[in-house]
Amino acid sequence: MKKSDRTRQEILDATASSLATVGYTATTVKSIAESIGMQDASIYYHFSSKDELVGEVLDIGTARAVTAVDQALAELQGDHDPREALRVAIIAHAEAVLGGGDYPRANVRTFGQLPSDLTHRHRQGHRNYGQIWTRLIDDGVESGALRGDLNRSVARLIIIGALCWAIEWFDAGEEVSAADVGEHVFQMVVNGLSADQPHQHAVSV
Amino acid sequence: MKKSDRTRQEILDATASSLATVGYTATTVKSIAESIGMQDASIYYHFSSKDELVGEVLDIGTARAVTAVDQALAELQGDHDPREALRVAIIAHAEAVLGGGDYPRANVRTFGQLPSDLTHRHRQGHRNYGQIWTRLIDDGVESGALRGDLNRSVARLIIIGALCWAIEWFDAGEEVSAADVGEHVFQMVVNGLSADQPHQHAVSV
DNA sequence: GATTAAATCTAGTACGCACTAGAAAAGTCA
DNA sequence: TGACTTTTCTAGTGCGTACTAGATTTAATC
Repeated sequence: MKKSDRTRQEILDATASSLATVGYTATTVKSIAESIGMQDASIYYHFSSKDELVGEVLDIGTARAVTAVDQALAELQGDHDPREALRVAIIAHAEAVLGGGDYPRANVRTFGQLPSDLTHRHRQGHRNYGQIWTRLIDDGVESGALRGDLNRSVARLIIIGALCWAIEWFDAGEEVSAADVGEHVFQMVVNGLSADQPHQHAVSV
Repeated sequence: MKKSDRTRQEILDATASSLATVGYTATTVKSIAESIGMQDASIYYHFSSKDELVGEVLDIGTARAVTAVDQALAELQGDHDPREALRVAIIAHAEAVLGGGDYPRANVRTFGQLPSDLTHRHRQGHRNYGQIWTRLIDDGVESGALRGDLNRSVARLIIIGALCWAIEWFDAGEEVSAADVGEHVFQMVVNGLSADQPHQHAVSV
């Protein structure tokens, strides 16, 4: 009983790592098995198919991203500044996807290269995640902290997009941290790149 | 002589279309051939391999994107406001990648799912494209129009990222146009989402 | 219209992929 | 230890892929 659970977890971890680094297509059942010193056929004792295995990894990934953002927002407690909430959420997302584990990274990395079955399976998960951001933006607009002349849905997708695409260029080894990326996205998207605007506090990176 | 060029073009177009809609892996030589009523083997009379064909499509894609942005900037003529230049470039990119033809779309869509040979082959092209944006941002900061406390490289990648990721959710059929997306990215990234900031003109979408 | 060159097709090869069946090994507990 | 279960391995299947060789058709030229 125990042995099985441990191996299962090992397989999930190896799959997440592979998905996060080389993507869906290059992640083969054989390569997963090799990375943990197994034969590819043995994987099928624990998972009935590659896509079931990948699906489970992606489920874990979205769950972890949601948890990271929710937790960061919960820690705000009394602070009800919608801009600060947005800032905290953006940085939490950046840290989860860029600096965090392989699971959320696998999610973003494989976005757009999954077979349609898997895409459909995760549509609801993405929708739930999107709602967190919808609420944050709605709160901001309705409280007057954020401008209301932009399409909120488009705004939400642009923020998430800027964060998600960062996975393509972010290098954990460089001097810019995941939180730095989040801070930059916040500064740009909320305060704007224009010089001499209110709400701006100098950022040193 | 003429016939060959026409078929060659037809193959390129079909490949661009396929890459833009279903990505690299799902774009098979057979499916390309079928879509133009040929046998897969006939493709090899015109191109020596799938990756050479794909590479050529991607080359055309970057070239068109560069041209689109350059041309839009050239039309500015006397106007030397760096913010306006950034706005024009962002909208041109959005229209090229979202509303434009299959070639630039193929480029963005397949980003991150290409075999490493092709990735390396296009590194220089991407670098050249990035330099357009580097210059735009440098001009803005040095003229004082844009704030200088942010990492310019990160800022550049965030702008491009927000635009590129839009391909994942943008739907040409909806009421939001490609130019609208560009306008939104500009408004957010340059003016900021915060209410009551200077430089902001109401946008109706 | 015959000759030659260009373009496409038919029929295959080799390989990597996800996946399966059944034997072998490793672990569990009396 | 011995009987039983759980887990892994060996050895394979079938399929889709990129790609090739050579015959066949189509187009251009005289």
